[in-house]
Amino acid sequence: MWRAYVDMCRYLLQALDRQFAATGLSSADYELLVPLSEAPGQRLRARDLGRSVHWDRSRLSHQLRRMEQRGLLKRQDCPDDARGVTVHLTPEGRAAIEAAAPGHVETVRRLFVDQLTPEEIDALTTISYRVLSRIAKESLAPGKSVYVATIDQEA
Amino acid sequence: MWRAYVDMCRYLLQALDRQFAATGLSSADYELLVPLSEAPGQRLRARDLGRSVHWDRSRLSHQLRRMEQRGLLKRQDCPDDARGVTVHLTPEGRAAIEAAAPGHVETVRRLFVDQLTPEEIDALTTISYRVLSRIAKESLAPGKSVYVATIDQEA
DNA sequence: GTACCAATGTTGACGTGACAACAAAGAGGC
DNA sequence: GCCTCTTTGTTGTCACGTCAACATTGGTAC
Repeated sequence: MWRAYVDMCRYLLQALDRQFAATGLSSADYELLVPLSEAPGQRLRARDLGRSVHWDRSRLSHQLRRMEQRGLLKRQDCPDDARGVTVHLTPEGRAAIEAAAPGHVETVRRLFVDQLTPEEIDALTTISYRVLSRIAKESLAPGKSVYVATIDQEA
Repeated sequence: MWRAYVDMCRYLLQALDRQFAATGLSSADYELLVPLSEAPGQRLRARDLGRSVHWDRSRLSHQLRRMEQRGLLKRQDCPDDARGVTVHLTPEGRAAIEAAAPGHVETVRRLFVDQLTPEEIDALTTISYRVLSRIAKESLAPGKSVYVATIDQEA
């Protein structure tokens, strides 16, 4: 059962990655573009962007650098905090996510959501929150509290 | 719901990776060491090893190289097929998986299985096979038939 | 045997993700 | 002001995974 579940996880994420690749984006790109495109002014502080996707600073910085090189976004100095950086969505970035979003949503539906009954969806939601809060509890000891706040607020 | 599920997937796999890291192994190492340690003579042809974990040749070759450098296994020419390679588990490799396995199983239980009711476990198993076969059906078109055989045999 | 195609592995390039070290700038106590 | 601690981002290094290119060998048709 565990084996089947892990396989399902991996293959599902892999299939989504492949679908993204066909649009010239990756799931990492998409994950950043979504909060950026929803933000007022199409921009966010790197700090806030990182929090909204639960990434650590290093991972975010590397990904921003790669995406900036491809012209999907640009970084500017933050006016009110000299340490900070504001991330701006470029027209290219907006075009990219608008082109990729429908196909992505459709693929998630086709491969996953449409395979489930309403009861199964409810059950999976419940399970997800339960396991997430279990993992969060676990992470209190090593001092890693990245996603604890979010989970508390959702649960 | 989709968001919660994806987060759960990622964080769960991430937590397992962290647990593995504490033992000096990775989940990729473990995935190869399991079939190797169960094989007669503690060795397998690279081809068969790759099939048993559903990896492509490139991924397997890279991982074997890294693991060989760490002394977990060694590669030898295959006697009956000059193209082939047989992968041998070393004593170090056997010691490593025997040291890591109990903690891994325990972590899977603690973070996941123990959080589920028997009904939920049944439901997840059913869902996993259903989604897997859906993804496999999808992969027929692009000619990718890596895991189709396995899924058929399991379902 | 020869010619052609499939199967088996390896390699290099690149994107991704984790970890640790580092620099620069706020925040607070004194 | 000054010292210290925290916050914010960047960078380098490494492991992992995918893709495409490549070399070698087996198998098959002729």
